[in-house]
Amino acid sequence: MDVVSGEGTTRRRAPRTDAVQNRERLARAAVAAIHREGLAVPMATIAKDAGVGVGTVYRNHPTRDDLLDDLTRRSFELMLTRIEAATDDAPTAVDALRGFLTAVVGDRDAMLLPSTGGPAPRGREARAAQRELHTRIRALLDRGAAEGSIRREVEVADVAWLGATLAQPGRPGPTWDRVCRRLLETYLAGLATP
Amino acid sequence: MDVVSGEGTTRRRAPRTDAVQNRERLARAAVAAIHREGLAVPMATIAKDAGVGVGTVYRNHPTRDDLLDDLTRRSFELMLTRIEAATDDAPTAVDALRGFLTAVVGDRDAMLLPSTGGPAPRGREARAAQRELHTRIRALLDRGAAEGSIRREVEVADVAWLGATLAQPGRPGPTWDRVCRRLLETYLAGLATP
DNA sequence: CTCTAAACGGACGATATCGTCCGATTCATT
DNA sequence: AATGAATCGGACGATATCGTCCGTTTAGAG
Repeated sequence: MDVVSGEGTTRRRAPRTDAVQNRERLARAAVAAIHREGLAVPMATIAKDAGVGVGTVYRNHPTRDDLLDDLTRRSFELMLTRIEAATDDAPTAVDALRGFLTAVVGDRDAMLLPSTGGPAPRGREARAAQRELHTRIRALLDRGAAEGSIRREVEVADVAWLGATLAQPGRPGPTWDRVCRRLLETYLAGLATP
Repeated sequence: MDVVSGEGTTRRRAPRTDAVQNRERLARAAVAAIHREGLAVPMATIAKDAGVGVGTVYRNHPTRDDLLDDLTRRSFELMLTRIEAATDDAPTAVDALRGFLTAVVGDRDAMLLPSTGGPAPRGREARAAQRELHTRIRALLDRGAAEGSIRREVEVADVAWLGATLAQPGRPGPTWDRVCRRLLETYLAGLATP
């Protein structure tokens, strides 16, 4: 029996909740496995880690690229929520930038980003999320330029690259965290208009 | 017939020149192939690109890890020559740092560094080269601190990470070069003592 | 509770990569 | 030019991974 969705389109059925859960677990397990064993980690490993069969992996993601693209999309969408939160409660653009980048660093184990060695986003949705994120960053930079706290020549690509790079899964441990913080602070200090 | 080497040790024979050439070509081809297809690129591909047989690859590097470690060692040694050159003819420590990092970025296609996704150096020689490089960087930072041009809290790991990260094989093209330059200049600007 | 479409999972044949082994080749020496 | 040790290269058996296929299980509508 047909089920009418909110947007007025018609579907055979609502998505099964266990299927949704499996997709979530799959995504989480895939990111962890890739960080642990590299991009070429066997699908079987991902499946086992997620507690599903390989069949389920291939049903949801016909191709490895499809899976990777989905992980990238999720990562962009996560960063989107972070930049929104950081922008909301920050007195200056530089503070917002600091909050955003710090949050992203904290999320690094949950994300797969292009600079991690992951592929550039291909799918439409992944690209859309990336564009949206870039728009937000641009707004932040414009605000900083208006305030006079960020040099005008700074571009979106700079921040995007820095964020993606700082968020590399990298070595764990407190040393790295300190390096990360110092690098970020130094960069932010250099951002000021001379 | 024995051949007496310059250091006074005795060897059966001088190394064959074609073997030396093959090792060089192998290293170059391996770096290029890895940047193109990832760390898991088949040995056969590397061999073909280098114009040798797989047998030659395995004879020189019994293990994939052994090959990767060799590439890492070569990269560190290249950076070593760069930092020496940059240190020699630079009026200030910051200028030397700029020269060094700029050179490293220019060499990115010829290097395989840990942050590229490559493994941390394991072999004795690779580690030694890395330590030597760190010593040089420390000297540079000390000089900067003495001059008053670099904050004292900056550490070797910061510069090492920045260099290795900027030198990622990344996207080609002028846009990236500009991003790279701006990031570096912004960081260097932030380095100044406040 | 019944029923059905959707989802599951893992065995399996096809394919790709590994790393060894050895006959052929080539360089350095005399 | 002759010699022989070092080097070469790629065929080959072993192993690992891929991606499909289908019998079984399960969520959810009625």
